[in-house]
Amino acid sequence: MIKITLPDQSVREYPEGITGYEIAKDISPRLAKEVLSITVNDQLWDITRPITSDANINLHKWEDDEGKHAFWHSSAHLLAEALQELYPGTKFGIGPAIENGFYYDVEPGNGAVITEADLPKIEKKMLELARQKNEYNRREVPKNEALSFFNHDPYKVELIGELEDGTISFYQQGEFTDLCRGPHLPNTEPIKAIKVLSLAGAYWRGDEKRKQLTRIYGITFPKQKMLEEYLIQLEEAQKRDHRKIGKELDLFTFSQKVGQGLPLWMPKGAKLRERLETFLKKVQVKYGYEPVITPHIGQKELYITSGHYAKYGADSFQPINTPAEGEEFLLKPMNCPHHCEIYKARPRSYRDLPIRFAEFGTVYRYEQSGELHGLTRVRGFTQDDAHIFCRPDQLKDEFKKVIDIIFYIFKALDFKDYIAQISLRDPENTEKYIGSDENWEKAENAIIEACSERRLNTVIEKGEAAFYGPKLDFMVKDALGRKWQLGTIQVDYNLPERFELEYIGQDNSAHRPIMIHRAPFGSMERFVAVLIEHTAGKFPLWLTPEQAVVLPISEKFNDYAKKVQKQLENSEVRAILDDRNEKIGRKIRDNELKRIPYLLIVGEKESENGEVSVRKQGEGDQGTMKIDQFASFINDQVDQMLQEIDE
RNA sequence: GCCGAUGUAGCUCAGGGGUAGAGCGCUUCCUUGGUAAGGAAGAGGUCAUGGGUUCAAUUCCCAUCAUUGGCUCCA
Repeated sequence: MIKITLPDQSVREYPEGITGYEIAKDISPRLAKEVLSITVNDQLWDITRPITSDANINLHKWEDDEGKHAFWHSSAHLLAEALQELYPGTKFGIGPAIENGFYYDVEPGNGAVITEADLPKIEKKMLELARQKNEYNRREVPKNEALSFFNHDPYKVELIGELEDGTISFYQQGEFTDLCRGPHLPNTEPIKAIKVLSLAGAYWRGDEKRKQLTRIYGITFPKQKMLEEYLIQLEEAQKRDHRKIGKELDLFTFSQKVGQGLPLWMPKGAKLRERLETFLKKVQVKYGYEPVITPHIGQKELYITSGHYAKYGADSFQPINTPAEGEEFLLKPMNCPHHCEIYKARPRSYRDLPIRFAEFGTVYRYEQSGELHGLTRVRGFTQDDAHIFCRPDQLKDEFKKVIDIIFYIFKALDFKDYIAQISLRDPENTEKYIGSDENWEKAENAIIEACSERRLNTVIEKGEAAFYGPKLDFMVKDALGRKWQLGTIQVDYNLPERFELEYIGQDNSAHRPIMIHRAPFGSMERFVAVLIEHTAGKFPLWLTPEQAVVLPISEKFNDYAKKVQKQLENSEVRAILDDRNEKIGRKIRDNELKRIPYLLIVGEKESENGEVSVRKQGEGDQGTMKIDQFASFINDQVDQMLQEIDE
């Protein structure tokens, strides 16, 4: 008999060789029906695998990530089996489960090209195979046998080559056998609903120098209804896409003539962005930032000094040549070199530090064409940039203050789901980075300590640092679940070195300051994009380009409506007028769709009493108010919103 | 940059080797109204651009540009 410890620490005795499935059955028949995978002593296993000694176990159902993982991983094998049947000779790369579903990277047999039109066919074949209820059979295989089994598939051979003999396992279901660690479902029966979603090229092992395989994405569910719900949810997410809402609400546009990735802000979008900028400027004044302004171009030499030219010169917009011999300027890809020169403009004392230069600086980067994406990835964008020059003893404190600003902004905009990522350098590949080991270590520790002192939950990613220093990034997901970096704080020992920045210390000798680059929004473009998707275009009252629209019942009341609008404008309420020759129902509908927070209906009654009839977006009629009463109602709400954040 | 898809009116999209369609929007007129679409008429397109095949190309083929789903990259 062996002792099995469940997550609640209760212990049960079972005969040696009992499986997860049998334990589940012993606990409850219902659990047995739902269990998908099991953790045995911190290792994920199949529920059909015999347990031969005392163990801590945890059974996983669909509701658990581990359960879904096994389900989708098994589905990936099913996809592979379908492809093997439909495209004989197909070579298989990797086929993992992902956050939503799974994919398989393949090289279709006989040079076949799989297109979107083939997806339904693949889906049908998968369903057909799933209904056969084939078992997933695990088998451990010696390395030489594994190699000879896959001798026709160079990708599998490469993967096997990296594994240690004795740790290699195969899974076979139906006619398909795959190299795989597992775990898998006992059989294909639970896979009831299947959607093959999309198709993409993906470099083998993520290396752009290697062959590009065909990646097929799919998702499966134990119930048809769950699939339907998922697809509806996907559609809903697409409705929040900032590119779509941006067009609907006239916030921004692009022009082929102006150029790829160069956003054009329309009046309403510009208003929105301006308010965000004003908001941050106010915060920055409180935190001791000083505004600076620098030009959009700089001599090439400036970027040679900063090191950016060596690193990115080839992938940048090419230098601007002027009539004077030998003059070359670059569109600025970064604001920091300019700010360094401001720092250098006069001698600095240790008493002056920290110095914080802030600028909404527009920069230009030649992003690869395939990377451009709405407002989230563009070639010309404005950073809410600032550079803090400080003494080593001030670094951690300054870093913490920047975290506080980011917290403040995220709170103001109700961003709750963010990931704070600390990016360190790749310890195996230190030649990619510039700067001394000692400085790197100091900077990395300062970040880690600052985060822990601010009790920030972080994930640490090695190898994700910028080439000049480690950083803390705040990532937020868009409507389709893609992660984007917004706020960023970066420690830099390198630029002060390259620009020979100094301050005179207490000891009357020169010292090198440390620089912090920081941008709480990241870029205005990207931030607004994510904001649009999070709010579905229903911006908070303090931020929205138009807070109210006045709707006269008929043309007879246009004059009164105009007066209302003017009076509101004078009271600093952003109000517009809809005096189109339309019935009131129509005006209400159109302006609701424009997501204007308050609709003010004015007709005979209102004009006689100096009132407006207030209708709140999405909520309906709120009764009447005097004009100035409504103005203070709006202004009070805005003040309250901004004050609450202050506390 | 790479692989796949897409490009038709301001927007959303249908169509298809023989001179181009819908709905919404826009303009004008009628209507003057009370909380999510009033009615009529009209304007608007080199079917992304450039080549090729064909008696004939918006439609088929090639290239380019742009958009798009991924991959790679991201100071």
